[in-house]
Amino acid sequence: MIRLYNSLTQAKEDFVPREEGKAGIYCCGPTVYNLVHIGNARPYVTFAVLRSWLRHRGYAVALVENITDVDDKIIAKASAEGRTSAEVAAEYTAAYHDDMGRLGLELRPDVEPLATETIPEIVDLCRRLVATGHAYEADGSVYFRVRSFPEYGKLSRQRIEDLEEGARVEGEPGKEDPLDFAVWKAAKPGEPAWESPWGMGRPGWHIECSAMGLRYLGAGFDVHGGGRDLIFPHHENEIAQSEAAGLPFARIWMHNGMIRSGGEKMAKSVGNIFLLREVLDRYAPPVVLTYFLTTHYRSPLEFSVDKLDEAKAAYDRLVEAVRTASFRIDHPGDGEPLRADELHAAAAAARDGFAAHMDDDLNTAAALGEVFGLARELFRYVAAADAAGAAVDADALEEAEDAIVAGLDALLIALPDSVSSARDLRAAKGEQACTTENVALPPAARLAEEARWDDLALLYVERLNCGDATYACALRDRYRGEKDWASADKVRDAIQAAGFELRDTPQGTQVVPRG
RNA sequence: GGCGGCGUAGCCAAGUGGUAAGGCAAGGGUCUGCAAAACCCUCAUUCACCGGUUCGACUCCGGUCGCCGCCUCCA
Repeated sequence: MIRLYNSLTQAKEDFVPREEGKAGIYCCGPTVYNLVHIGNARPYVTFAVLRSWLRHRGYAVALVENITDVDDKIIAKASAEGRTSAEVAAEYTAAYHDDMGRLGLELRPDVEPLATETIPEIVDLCRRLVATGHAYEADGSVYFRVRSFPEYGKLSRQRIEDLEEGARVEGEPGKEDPLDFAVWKAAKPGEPAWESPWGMGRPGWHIECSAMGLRYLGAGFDVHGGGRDLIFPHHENEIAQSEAAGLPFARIWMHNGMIRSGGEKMAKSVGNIFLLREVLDRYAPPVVLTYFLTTHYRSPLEFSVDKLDEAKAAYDRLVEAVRTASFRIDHPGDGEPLRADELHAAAAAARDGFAAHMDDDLNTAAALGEVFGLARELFRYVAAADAAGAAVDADALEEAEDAIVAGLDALLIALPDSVSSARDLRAAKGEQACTTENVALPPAARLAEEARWDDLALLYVERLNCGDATYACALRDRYRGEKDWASADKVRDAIQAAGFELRDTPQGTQVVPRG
């Protein structure tokens, strides 16, 4: 049973979907007036991982993430730059897709609706609110009457009286009450505008999320997500607008913690932001994912180069474990394999532990801990086999490797291409085709078997230039066997120059692409 | 002032009634022709502080201190 922390009840609850076997998630996406920063990526990643996990658990999931492409800030930017609002929105929508896309295409939401394509639904919602007395028109704008909704404040736990005290005076003379908020704004000259029963105007404040959530997921949908900072007023208002109109809104509210920089929330207004694209220029996407997921999504997360570096070291260790497993499965060694009961047991335990932690409010940090624990067992087993001069149990290694990869896969943390393609190759049980100038070459292993060392020596440099280190490895192993260190080192230099790192194992030279 | 959250080793971070996962860093050792990777050992008698409940609390209750978020656009 999956349990999720619901901000509405401030407790973990069993996840009982509205419709059996299905789950609908709405997550607040960006207002496209600027480049996204690393903080914006946290909910994007969090809810993509939630979707991933729900799918692993057999749910058919729809993840909807809006793009707000009409808004005061966009209009202000357009006006400052002498462009149209639509041009600004288009530019930053494209940039948003570019930047988030680099995190991995499998993270993309299933639906990314635009506010400007949801105008009829928005107008409809406003009309319903006016008809039921929950909203009123003033000078072409429509305001939500906060005091008409008795449950107002149920998410943020704010009492209307308390809000009243702290409320800043809004320069909007048509309001009955300072707490009331616009659901529809009358257009000023030059602003983007659509027809409505109240004249030309545009969506106000936060109504687009109500309209899009209800449009794509329907009343009473399962999960609504976003950053903690949106609880008030954004999410509170979404609830009020929707439910006052007679449409039950989201049942479970999930909020991710803020990314901080210098101990403060990362925010454009604070000026301590790091753009996602800057971070991705320096760190690979799976490293950034690891950085996010080694902390529980509800906790605050400090941004720093040190933390990214640590995430890289952590990620590299996991990759190394998979590499080691892959290599040893292909080169198990001779003789009786070392018994692997403990490794089998560890793999099974890690799988169970991983699932249990993920079920428990998406505890990715603890789940990842299970994966690390299994990696350790895997290394330990290989080291024990080497120490005993024994072969390895390829089945056990494969089981452990699969568990690690399955965990990373569920967390959307990708393996480097070189590692996943090695796994694919093994799965296909195929031999790598070796061709030089369209002439098929025998695999290195066969040349070595037939003791054709001159051929290997002749070809290995050329093969390295094609990114194939198998000839070089076979040759170096031969030299090492003869204790011809000078020749062996010469081949090693060539391998390294071709961009590989070497690992010596009892079963010969293992190469891994550098970087 | 109101609402919410947090405080666990040098750093990061799980745990939340049964005696402290995991990662990084550091030191020592093993393996190794060299190198890399890996392994082993060490690294919180203790979970901000003070009381209380309990056979037993990091975990529950009360209080204190410190930090953060929201109350205004904000992921």
